[in-house]
Amino acid sequence: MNIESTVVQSVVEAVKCLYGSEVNAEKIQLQKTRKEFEGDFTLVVFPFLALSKKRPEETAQEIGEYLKANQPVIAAFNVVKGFLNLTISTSYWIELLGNIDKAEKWGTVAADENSPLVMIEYSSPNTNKPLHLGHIRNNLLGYALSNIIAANGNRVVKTNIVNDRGIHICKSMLAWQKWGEGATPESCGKKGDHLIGDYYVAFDKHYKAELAEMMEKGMSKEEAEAASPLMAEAREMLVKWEAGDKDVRALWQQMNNWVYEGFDETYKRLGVDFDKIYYESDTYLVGKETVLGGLEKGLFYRRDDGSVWADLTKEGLDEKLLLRSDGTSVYMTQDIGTAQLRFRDYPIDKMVYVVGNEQNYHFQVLSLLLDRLGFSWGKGLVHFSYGMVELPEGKMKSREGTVVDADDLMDEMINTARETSEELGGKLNDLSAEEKAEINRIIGLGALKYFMLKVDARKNMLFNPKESIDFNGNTGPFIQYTYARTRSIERKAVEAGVNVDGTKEPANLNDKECSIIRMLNKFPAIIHQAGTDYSPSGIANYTYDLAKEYNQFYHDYSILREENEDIKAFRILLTRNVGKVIKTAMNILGIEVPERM
RNA sequence: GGUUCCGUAGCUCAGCUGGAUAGAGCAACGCCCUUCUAAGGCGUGGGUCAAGCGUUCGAAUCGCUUCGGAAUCACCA
Repeated sequence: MNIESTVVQSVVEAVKCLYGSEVNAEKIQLQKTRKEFEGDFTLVVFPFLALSKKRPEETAQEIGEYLKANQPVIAAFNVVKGFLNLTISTSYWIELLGNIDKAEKWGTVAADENSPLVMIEYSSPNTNKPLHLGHIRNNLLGYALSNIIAANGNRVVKTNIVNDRGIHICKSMLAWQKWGEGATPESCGKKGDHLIGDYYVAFDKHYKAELAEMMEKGMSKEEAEAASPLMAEAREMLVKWEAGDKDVRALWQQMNNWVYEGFDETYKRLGVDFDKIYYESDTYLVGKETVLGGLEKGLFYRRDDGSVWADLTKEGLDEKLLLRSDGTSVYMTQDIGTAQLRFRDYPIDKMVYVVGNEQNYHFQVLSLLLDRLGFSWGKGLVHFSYGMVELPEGKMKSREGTVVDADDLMDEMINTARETSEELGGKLNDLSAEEKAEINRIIGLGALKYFMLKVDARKNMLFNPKESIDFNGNTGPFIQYTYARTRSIERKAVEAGVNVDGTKEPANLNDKECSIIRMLNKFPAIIHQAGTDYSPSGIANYTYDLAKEYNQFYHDYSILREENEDIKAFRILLTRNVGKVIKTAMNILGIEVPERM
């Protein structure tokens, strides 16, 4: 039982004993005492006034006295207005630190074979262009979220649905055929995804030129678009693809493979991975079958032109197209098909989709449709809806060349880490070039990842390419630095032969020591909260607070130079566990921490 | 127009199911390395929590209204 529940339990007893009433434990507000007051936890007594029929101060005083007399962990209390500040005994905190030190994975809950199975979908790229900053946010959130869900005692399957078919892919293919002159990633030394992206842009360029030419001859924009030979060719290619044309399929296969190789490199570098990858080219037909099955059961209806619809007016939404009049599938159909396949592959208890907030409506509809089709997890599916990454000029637009490329950005961050490290001078001079490069990689990516994850995922966020991402203050490197610092202390302690185990407890703890243990104590609750709120940013902000607190302690007090051996051993133990929690938290976020920096 | 989300310091953001004098970082200015990693620590200045009304002992937080901004409402994905 954790300390908060223990105290709350005692408060319930106190109220019962003093005022003869049962209070619901959930109604009891126990919060962290503000730093300007003495104490660890604060009980808000206003809710008990109706029971005590006394003034707030008196009520607080009475409860405080009862607790001090009957609950050994309460060492002292004081009353300020309607707030009862409670001080926990030093020995409790020291014992807790010992428990944290012994815990294999403090703060996390392990899963077993009976734990709920949660599938999480993230990334979900198109195969016609390389990954950009928006994908980075998606991938980092998805990966962090899957770790958070796992840390809360669930089994997790990470999945990716690749949008590998459709007119946009045909555009790239056509452009490559026309202007590519047989270029391959090898022949031009370019990552496959970037190569394909170039042809997607090329298509758009030629298409625009074609339109302009036709409009000059007096056509309206709409007429020109309808008459465009280039677009007609792309559509024709799509028809051939659907018909299984050998040549088109072979080209498609080859170009997609180039893209996948490029993606894999980016994913690996970002540090994200998947347990199972689905492809829309495999799922769209399943979706069609499933929809037709639903039609037979009367869940959907067919219009005169042959198109199939779901009527969602009873659920407060409108009618939604599921199959076009020509029988082909739409986006929604594909998602239904993917769901069907996933359910065949895994006994999913819960499904989480990490997809941008622009698709809120889509997932509202999908949830209803899956539920109607009989998927047990349909109704409770979670759309983890995150905000867009915006540039100072607004949204990123690939056609205007304002996209921030994922690979470029990672390069840049690592370069900045190296420059910063060189400026700071000499600390890593005894390391090999490879070791230095590894540290710079960890720091550069740490800066990027923390920058993306510390922000509330729901909100749109701003990224200014002109201002580089910070390495000081509330940043990944700050936390990594703090971790490296704890490791340095530990190394030195080992060298000096300090024995941490089996030392006597110090009689008193100073403010910083106390508040650090309090923060370590909070870690399991932080992980739990992050799990229920789907909130990586909660963990990021906690970790920052912990690092900041530790740095203050480090500045104010000596550790290895402390003369009292018991206090020294205790501070080393504290340091070790701060490092441990920082590492656990950062790893959950998908951020590595260096031993030195 | 309907629906959803957002609005907190010059800038980027925390403030969770209502609690004490609203917090960080950046930027600006001033301190602290003969002491365990200065990517650090300390200090100063900076706020009508978009506005109004309501609920409450108590509202940045909950409800309603208004004003700003974003997304979405396709036989696109």
